[in-house]
Amino acid sequence: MLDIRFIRENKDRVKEGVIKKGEVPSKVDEVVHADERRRKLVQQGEDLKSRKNAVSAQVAKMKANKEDASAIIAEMKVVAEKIKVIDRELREVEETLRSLLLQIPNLPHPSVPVGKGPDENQIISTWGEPFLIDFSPKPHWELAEKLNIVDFTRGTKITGTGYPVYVGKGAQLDRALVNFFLDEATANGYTEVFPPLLVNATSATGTGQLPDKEDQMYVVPRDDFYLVPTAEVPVTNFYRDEILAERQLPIKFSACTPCFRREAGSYGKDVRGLNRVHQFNKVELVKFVHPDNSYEELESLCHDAERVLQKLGLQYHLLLMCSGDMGFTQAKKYDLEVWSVGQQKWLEVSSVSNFESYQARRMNIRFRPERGGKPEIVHTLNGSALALPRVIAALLEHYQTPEGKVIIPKILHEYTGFEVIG
RNA sequence: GGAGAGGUGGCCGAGUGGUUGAAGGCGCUAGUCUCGAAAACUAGUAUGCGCGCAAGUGUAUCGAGGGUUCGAAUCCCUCCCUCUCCGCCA
Repeated sequence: MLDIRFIRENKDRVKEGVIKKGEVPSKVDEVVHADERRRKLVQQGEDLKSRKNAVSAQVAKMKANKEDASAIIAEMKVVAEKIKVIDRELREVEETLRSLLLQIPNLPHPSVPVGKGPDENQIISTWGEPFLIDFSPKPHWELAEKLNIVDFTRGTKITGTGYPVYVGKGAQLDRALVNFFLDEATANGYTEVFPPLLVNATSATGTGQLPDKEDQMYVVPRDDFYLVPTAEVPVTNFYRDEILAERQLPIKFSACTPCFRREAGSYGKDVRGLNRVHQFNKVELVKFVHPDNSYEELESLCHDAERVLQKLGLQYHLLLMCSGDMGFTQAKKYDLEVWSVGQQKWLEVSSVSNFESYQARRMNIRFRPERGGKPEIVHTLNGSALALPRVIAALLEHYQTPEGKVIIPKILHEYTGFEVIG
């Protein structure tokens, strides 16, 4: 969420940003109004409390001197009642204010193109050699089925649609890629963590999944937990309610977890094969950084994600998301899309974002400036490096042979232990 | 899951209704001393919110939320968490 003082002092700028995000600006006025009411109540309540405290001290003194204090005690009874009423009202206003603040999106960074939808995203760069073999490449689901490395049918039997079973070299390939990605992250200075796969509501709210994307998460109602839709949630919450030392920054974490997504509302061609599944492995990179250089950290995070695609030799392009297509909590976001030669389309395999202080303020993650002074909110960033199923899809398609085999790229040999599938 | 104990500042730990935001110790920071360091001594050392240009000031916070009271770290209720023993278990 945004800083209430910032909103108070930059109402028009905030509204402008909200509009760019494609959200309704009227909430901003509601926030400002609720904030005014809150401050008035705080003032009233504290004036009364101040008096109460002074008189209570007086009562203590009088009792110590064995004087009669019943008169002022009676008077304070009324004051105490007033305080209770004001506090109750204040609590209501604060609740309203918080819920309104949660409904104000993060503002887009000035470098973000203004736009409404995917068509207005900018292609920043394209990398890689096109597929140059003289036969028509098959989509990954045909290859996978024929090679017997992903069993979609049995996955549906075991759980439901969108839960493929990786089998044999398919399972080994997934594991090899995970290890490769994690090793790359470690080499780039990230500390590997393995977090819980279920989180509580506070954590889910901290990163912005709640209340915004509740429908996308699997819920465990009996224990009031949520299955993680991405490692971002547990990993970013690692430092919730903590004050870090400035010299600790930047802190860089990597984590591989299964990601559970209900994908409510998805249908049709998009969900074919490994394009969109309910459970998948993903290596996520998370950074806690100094506000002064979060945009440099965003670029380097993006390069960290790109590098693994390059090492795999897969064709991809880098998109800068426009204001209307980047999501509620981000200030700036890049997507990496890999080319699926069997489907002749781009598949999103990574999304790299700077949240500035938006998540960190919700989570109350701060650092103590070396020079002294008040703790400041850190900036948080994250990016996938990478999401497995679509990488596997693109890889199978890109490295297929006319006979329907798949040649494993060299860099993975030490991880897979085999060089060809089929 | 059953029985019991307990949750106080960065850490340890005192405190069972009245100048207790909180003794004492450790740690940390600065100063004195020293060629330098250690030791010793001195001082400082939480966070949020409101008001204020600021200095500052008011208020809140002793796991969380309610309640009793003129007044709560201290009493009552609910919840959460930790520890010990038993049970179950990868």
